Amino acid sequence: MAEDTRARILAACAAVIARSGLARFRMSDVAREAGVSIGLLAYHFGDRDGLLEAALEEVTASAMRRADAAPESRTASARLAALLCSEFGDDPAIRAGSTAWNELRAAAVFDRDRSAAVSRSTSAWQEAVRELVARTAPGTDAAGTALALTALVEGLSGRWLTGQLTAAEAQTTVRRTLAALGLGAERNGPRPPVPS
Amino acid sequence: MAEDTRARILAACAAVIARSGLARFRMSDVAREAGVSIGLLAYHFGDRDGLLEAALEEVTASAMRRADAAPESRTASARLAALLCSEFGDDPAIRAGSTAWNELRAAAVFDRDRSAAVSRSTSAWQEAVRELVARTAPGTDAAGTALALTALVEGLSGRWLTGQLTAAEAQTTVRRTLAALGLGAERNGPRPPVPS
DNA sequence: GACACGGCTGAAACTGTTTTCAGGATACGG
DNA sequence: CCGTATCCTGAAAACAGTTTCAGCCGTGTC
Repeated sequence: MAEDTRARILAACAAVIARSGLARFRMSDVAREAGVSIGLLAYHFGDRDGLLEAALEEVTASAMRRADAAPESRTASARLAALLCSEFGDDPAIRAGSTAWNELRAAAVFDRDRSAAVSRSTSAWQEAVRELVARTAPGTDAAGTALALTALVEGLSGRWLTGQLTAAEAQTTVRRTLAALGLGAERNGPRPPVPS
Repeated sequence: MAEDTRARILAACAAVIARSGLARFRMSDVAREAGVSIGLLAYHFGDRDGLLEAALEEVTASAMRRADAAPESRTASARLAALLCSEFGDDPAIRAGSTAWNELRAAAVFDRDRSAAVSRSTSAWQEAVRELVARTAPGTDAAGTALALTALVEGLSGRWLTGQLTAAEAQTTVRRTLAALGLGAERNGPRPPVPS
């Protein structure tokens, strides 16, 4: 089935982006990762730009799925902390997803279409955070807080991916900031990573 | 003077990185921007990797100079706000510096040497913030707060550079977060950008 | 004036990578 | 069984970009 092949190719793309970054993105690396020929990439996606565009759409969709996958059956403040902390974790899939998303955000600085896609995904994530903030602390500036919290997580993600912080340190910083803003969860300390 | 030429080439590199990103970095673009030949780039820096390495060192040094340039004659809390907000501004040179720094951070995910350089620069900036936090609110966790504040600024910088926020909105978010953490400056609202 | 040296140019040579395409394999319908 | 369509390969052709280097120019020294 060709759809299955396209999905495998896009997953291979995300893996190559997460491993080497966009600056060293090579069709040959994707073909090897997916176990197909270079010609097949061109057959399905037209050319290198077409492949990259489809791959970055997949990275965006994957980021939105991760944001939606936060656990349900908890207090709003616990869900808020879990949602924010789901960006970090020792699971290689979480790291790969965060790295690919980080690359997409960096590329979005130079490309209006990518910037639009990143903006939509970020707005959806921020809206989810805003709702949880509004439930946790009614009457506060939930939108402003949601902006600050999601930006904080992106900044911490950068520190984690470059090795300046561990995932646990990043999660602790999120929780301490939530506590300092009066949004603290019932218990503190690093949580096990949310599966991706 | 060859030193003058090297400096012009490195400034041209930073400009090309800020305009097009690392993924589209071309020797020919740098030569054009600096008004020299491609051969001269190789004469001074060896090869493309040598040029990039020198350029990214310059980007790092430039980021550290920006952090050192925050104004002196103010209260600690005002200087803290100014230091954090100096990352955003309508001045094209500020934007270029932030973009180049953003590219360096993204590249640092994949390169240990660059990661080490980014880490040193970030630690220096974070230490400057920590000192100001300790003076503004003695007895609080200044190191943790400095980490959160600098990460917030990096996250907001990404939003600003991709067009999701204006510089003024980013600065307002920083000031509101400072206020929410009990580190507020004497007056609120967007400030004029600190010259770079 | 001759020579050495540093700074510099620009295009040929070279390398890396993408695009193209002839052709094979498989499945399906008539 | 044949024709058609789809999926796929892999290497030649094409293209993009870097590296190399012969040679020019200006300056300083003897």
